[in-house]
Amino acid sequence: MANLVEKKSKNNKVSLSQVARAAGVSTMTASRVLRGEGGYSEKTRIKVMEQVDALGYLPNRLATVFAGDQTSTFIGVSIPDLGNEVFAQVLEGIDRKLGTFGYQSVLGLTQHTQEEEENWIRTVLSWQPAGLILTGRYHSKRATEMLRNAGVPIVEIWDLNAAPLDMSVGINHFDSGFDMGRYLTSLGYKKIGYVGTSHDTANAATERLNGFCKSVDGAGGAVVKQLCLHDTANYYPGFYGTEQLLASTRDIECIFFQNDAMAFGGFQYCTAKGLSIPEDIGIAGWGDLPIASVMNHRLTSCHVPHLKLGQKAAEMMMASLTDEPVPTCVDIGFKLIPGATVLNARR
Amino acid sequence: MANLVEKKSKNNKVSLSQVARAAGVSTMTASRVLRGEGGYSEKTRIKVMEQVDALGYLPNRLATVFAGDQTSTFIGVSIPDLGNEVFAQVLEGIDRKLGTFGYQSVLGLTQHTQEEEENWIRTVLSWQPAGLILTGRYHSKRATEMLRNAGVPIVEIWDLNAAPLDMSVGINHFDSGFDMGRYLTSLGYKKIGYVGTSHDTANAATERLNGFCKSVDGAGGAVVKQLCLHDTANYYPGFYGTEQLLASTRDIECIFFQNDAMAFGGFQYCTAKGLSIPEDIGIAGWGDLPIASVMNHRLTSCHVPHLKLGQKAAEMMMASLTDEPVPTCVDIGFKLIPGATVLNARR
DNA sequence: CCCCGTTGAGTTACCCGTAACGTTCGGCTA
DNA sequence: TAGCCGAACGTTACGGGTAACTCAACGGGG
Repeated sequence: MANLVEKKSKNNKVSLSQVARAAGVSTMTASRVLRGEGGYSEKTRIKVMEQVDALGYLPNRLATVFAGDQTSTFIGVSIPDLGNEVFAQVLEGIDRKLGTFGYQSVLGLTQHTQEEEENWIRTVLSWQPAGLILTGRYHSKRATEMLRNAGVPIVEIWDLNAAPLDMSVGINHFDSGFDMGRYLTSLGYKKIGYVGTSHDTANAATERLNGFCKSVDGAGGAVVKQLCLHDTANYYPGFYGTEQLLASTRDIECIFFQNDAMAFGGFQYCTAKGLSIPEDIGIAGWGDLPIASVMNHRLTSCHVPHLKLGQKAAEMMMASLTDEPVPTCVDIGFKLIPGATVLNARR
Repeated sequence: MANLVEKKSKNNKVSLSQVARAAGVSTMTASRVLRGEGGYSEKTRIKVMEQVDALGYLPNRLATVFAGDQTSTFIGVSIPDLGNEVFAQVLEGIDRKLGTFGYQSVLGLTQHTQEEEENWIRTVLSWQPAGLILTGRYHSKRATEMLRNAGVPIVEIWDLNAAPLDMSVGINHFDSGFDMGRYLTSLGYKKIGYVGTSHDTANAATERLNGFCKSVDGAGGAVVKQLCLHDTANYYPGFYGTEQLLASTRDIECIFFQNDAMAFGGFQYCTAKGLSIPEDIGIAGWGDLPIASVMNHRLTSCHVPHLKLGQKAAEMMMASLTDEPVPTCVDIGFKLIPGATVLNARR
């Protein structure tokens, strides 16, 4: 008879009721044993656990979530891209911290587009996540609607967002650009260039540039040329972007880059062309990436605690899930790094 | 009466039956409309869709998977760490490709330990993923057991694995180390150092080192000193590791690093100490990271198609899920990059 | 006007685990 | 020894969605 063979369910997985049957108890008893909530004898526990081992039973958390008011342990995490070391570190901070609480990240790479983000949000919400962590503050209209109706905690990271959907942790990019502009102009720089990449949507880098321009303009300097490449914000675009910038505009005294990777690319271009840094031209980056730690000229940059930002986002999420009080908006802060790739005593 | 208010279920989410009730049809009809499988009139379709929009209904995929023979669209992806750019790129390749098929990565950072991996595997399997992509070929005994019983496709990446649990895509690390050793000795290098990091478990870097030593020894050279730091394989450890290496062993002619980030750190250290590269000392890395593209001396390295590797892993997973024929083992290949940080005409 | 095929829509059962409640039975007390 | 109590375990219903089946209405051909 086919009955003699414990038939696994169609997806070929062992279910609790099979374990129970094999152990000669009811599913409820098996359930109690597995959850260790008491109400069973030691003899029963052993019988059940033997069968768990024998059959290789793995609990089906889908069913658990489905059954009760429990929530899943998924946290949807959207990240623009991982080619940018900065975001890789943020993700690392998030996932590690979530892991310590027994939660998992469901990744979404949005490639800096709201459309991708919207699609991803729709999909990930259909999996009943316990919460969402989103990079950036700008979402499509429909995405915003879904997020409002989602009924799960949401942490928006990266951009400081005083009026978040739910919670927010980030830094004030405008201010960080502003501070850098003020710093460079205070050193005497007047004619400054910018090299970055453009994504069609407004983003943090845009805000930094805005803040930067504002302070430079206000201090009597000028951002004489802004180069926004259609490329990734990485080493090589920094390299050739600098080439383009210097080819079109001769008398630039200092270049502000979208991030450290691009700044390093620019640094290498200048060095290769025989320009001395900082004597001939100043270089400033942003983000304080690990590579800065081994450059022989400390890169002028802006330190952002990437890992900590990710961890904080995860902590806020967990706090919200356990109904602890959570601030709606946290400024994780940045720190300007004077560095040695700009001229300190310029006049 | 409370009935007048469409009460949302306890988790505050709109269910299909609520949509159906609001539209004045049965749940089954609403289900049919949402799946677009036909069997309903245009009038009905409109009624249902109106309520979907009005109530902001989002399908509950958990229930769908739970209900039937369908599988989830989760793919568990384990990655050692994201501080290492190489793995970040692999993950990017995986997630992007999975995304095009409507699948999501559930991330697991194993921190290079089998214990973390085992725990993660247990958890992620309980969520009924459609498949798993694992970095590395070494798993704990219990993990291996679980994986065998999981009944889902598994792709082991990074290490080439001729006898995988299910499928595998990677490169032959031993060979890549061997080739590098052969190349360096062919240039005349005899006394060679190595700087890397050690993780307690055997891993790909270890295999590269083994291959490297074998070919160097076989060619009459010697790996005079192997430094295995207890640190991350990043820029700064490359920097201070080189310092340690050169402090303890004077007459090293060339250093092979675990990866390009460390190699760059070493490069910077040497430059800072006034050593000319490649005249005074040779530098070789591994992985061909983006940073190599802007170095004024092309870094001697070994190119690995990280992104492509990730994509291939995702493709194999998808093929397996759609019952297409899939090779069990794919060698994605590597390519030695001679570069300019070693002396080509050394004698 | 009847029969039958087609179309539209409802009913039922099931997936897996858990909450809530029911049942059994051994042991202790009065 | 009857009565009671609680530990141990069983039964039922439920959650959201879908497959398979059933049923009703309608229109067209004979």
